[in-house]
Amino acid sequence: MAVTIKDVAKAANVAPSTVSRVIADSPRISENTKRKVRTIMEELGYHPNFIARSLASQSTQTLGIVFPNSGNISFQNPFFSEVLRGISEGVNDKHYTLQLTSGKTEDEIYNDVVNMVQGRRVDGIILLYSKKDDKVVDYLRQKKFPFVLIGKPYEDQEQITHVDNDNISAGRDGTKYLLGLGHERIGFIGGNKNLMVTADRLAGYKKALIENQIPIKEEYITHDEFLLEGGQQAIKELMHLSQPPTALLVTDELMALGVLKTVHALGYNVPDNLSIISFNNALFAELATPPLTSIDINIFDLGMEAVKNLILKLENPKEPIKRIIIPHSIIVRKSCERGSHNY
Amino acid sequence: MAVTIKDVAKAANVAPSTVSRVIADSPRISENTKRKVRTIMEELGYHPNFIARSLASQSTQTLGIVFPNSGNISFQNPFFSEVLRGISEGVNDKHYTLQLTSGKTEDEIYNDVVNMVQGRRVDGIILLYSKKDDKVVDYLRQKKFPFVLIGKPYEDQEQITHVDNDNISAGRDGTKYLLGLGHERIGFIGGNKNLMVTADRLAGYKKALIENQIPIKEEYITHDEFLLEGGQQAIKELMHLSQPPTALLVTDELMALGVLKTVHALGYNVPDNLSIISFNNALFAELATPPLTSIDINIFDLGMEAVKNLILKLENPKEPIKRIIIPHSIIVRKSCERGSHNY
DNA sequence: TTGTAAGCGTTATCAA
DNA sequence: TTGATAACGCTTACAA
Repeated sequence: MAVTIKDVAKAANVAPSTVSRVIADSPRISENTKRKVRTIMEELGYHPNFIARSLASQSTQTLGIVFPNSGNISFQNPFFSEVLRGISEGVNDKHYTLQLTSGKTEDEIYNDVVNMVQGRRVDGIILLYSKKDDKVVDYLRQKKFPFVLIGKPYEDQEQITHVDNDNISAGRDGTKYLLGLGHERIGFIGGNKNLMVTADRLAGYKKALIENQIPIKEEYITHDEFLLEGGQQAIKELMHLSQPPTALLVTDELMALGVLKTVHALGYNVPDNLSIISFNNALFAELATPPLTSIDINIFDLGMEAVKNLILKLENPKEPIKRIIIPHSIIVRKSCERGSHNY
Repeated sequence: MAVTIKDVAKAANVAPSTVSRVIADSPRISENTKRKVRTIMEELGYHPNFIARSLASQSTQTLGIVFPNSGNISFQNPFFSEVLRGISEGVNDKHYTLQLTSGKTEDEIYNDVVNMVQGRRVDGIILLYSKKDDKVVDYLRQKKFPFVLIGKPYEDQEQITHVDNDNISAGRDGTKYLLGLGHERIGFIGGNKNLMVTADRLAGYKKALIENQIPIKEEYITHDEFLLEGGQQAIKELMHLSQPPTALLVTDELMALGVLKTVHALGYNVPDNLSIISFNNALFAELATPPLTSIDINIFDLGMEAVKNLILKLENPKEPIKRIIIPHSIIVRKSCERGSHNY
């Protein structure tokens, strides 16, 4: 049906292998035949069949992207659109293609990955998250399949190429910023505990407190995994302590919006009697009321660097393991005020 | 290197074709050999090579997803995460796989599509947008390649299977809601004019006004394509009219957040002296301050139905052209108040 | 019920 | 500089 390399060969009076070489722009073909063949390809409307090419060359020019539970509401987190944007830009430049996992549960995702790898559908994989005890990581390592991870590996960091922020510093910087404003009662509201990013930001938070001789109070530390409804309860408890925090460090923008809503309902005014600083600096940090002071982690670059380094690895298997740290910075907006207020 | 169908065949003492049939669970193979072969597959850790299978069977079990300019900030619009979530769920159930376009410009996207189609990388395509004069649509139709469109086709609607909301009604309903609250000076803030969705919602807005004998004022109609900075200027002009609107219909949630921010800066209080209703009911409609009254268009279902119907078409080429309308509904929150206020 | 063998559309190895 | 031809790993007539 579709015109193949053979049709072109026949029409151009050359062998299929010659046509193949013209496609690859091999230097071993005379300019003359190249021209001739190209003309015919044009005339016949020839377009190479990628599947056939993949089979023959044992490479798909496709990267697999692994999402954490796409069925989950957390998929709505703009973090993913933004990394994907970075990744898109990266692959587009390099003429690679993207394939996604679609699993909802941990097992489905694992299967998606196995299918990608064993089915030889992709040349390499990018993991968009890093968590404790991830079967996917174990599998990939055991298969020695090329992948890069966005985030900090749970273990064996020196053996896994990854692109990450220095989230410990980021957590520390955010906390120090609040301390600098005079706050001493600072609450921490984190996402899923099993995610490395949450753990690191929490570690940074603690570090900053310790450095400033402020005792760490466990009751100031909350994990708001249930974004909307569930989260509210936790915040309420936090703000109903006899000594409630005067400032909050929230590890994720989407959560920060939820927190904002809850504390408003509780009668707080941000930033007048409660300061909030969040992470990621997604588009709507700027659009929130009040606009959120946020730690920009350059999500786009996270994605961009991930592809770059994965492709580097694919093109040169000897490429060393790397750790790429994307810088972060505080974007000051209107959600933080000087402490310490009494109320 | 990897274990192939031949290895399994040899080890099981059968022909490769038999193994192939076992994989396909063909009824023409005895339970006995099936069992035997399956055991061997297990032992050898056999996994079919999808690329080879695709080449032989001329089908990839992969769907191509076409985004509008992923390089653009509008990609950050939660609409896309949410359709993607619906699509993911759909393909996962049916064991299809997803491949994305990564182009930034119209031409790059067009090329992405051509590569998917001519390169035989995908069996069908889902377009996540619908706009005026889209080369991609023309190409797909001319190639008679299976695709479904999310939104309303610019032309020949009876000839293109599409999944859409009744956006004219939706626009009308939103406007009627505001009229019902007593507003008569209602502004329309739409996105890109070339998008069918914008056009339809605008049409609905006009319809509602006409039905209520309210004259349409062109100066009340704005198109805020530049989301953040650019948009502000348009809103300012709108609100600085001698008779500014008392209510706003904003065709997109992300834009609504921007509008909210701008009118706040202008000294308005939503909803006390300005009402806002928006569309899409994305996660943060609920999280905005104030929570936005929004027209829920069931984005998830839009994606889900799109896959369903595309796969139907792939499995049965005679499947008729269809138009699927996903219902919408108004979710009342806190961004609208009774009109008409004077100020 | 199973086997043989010819594709599927490329790439890549050897010769020429 | 080019051409034959054998892979690549599977599916699918057609035979047996």
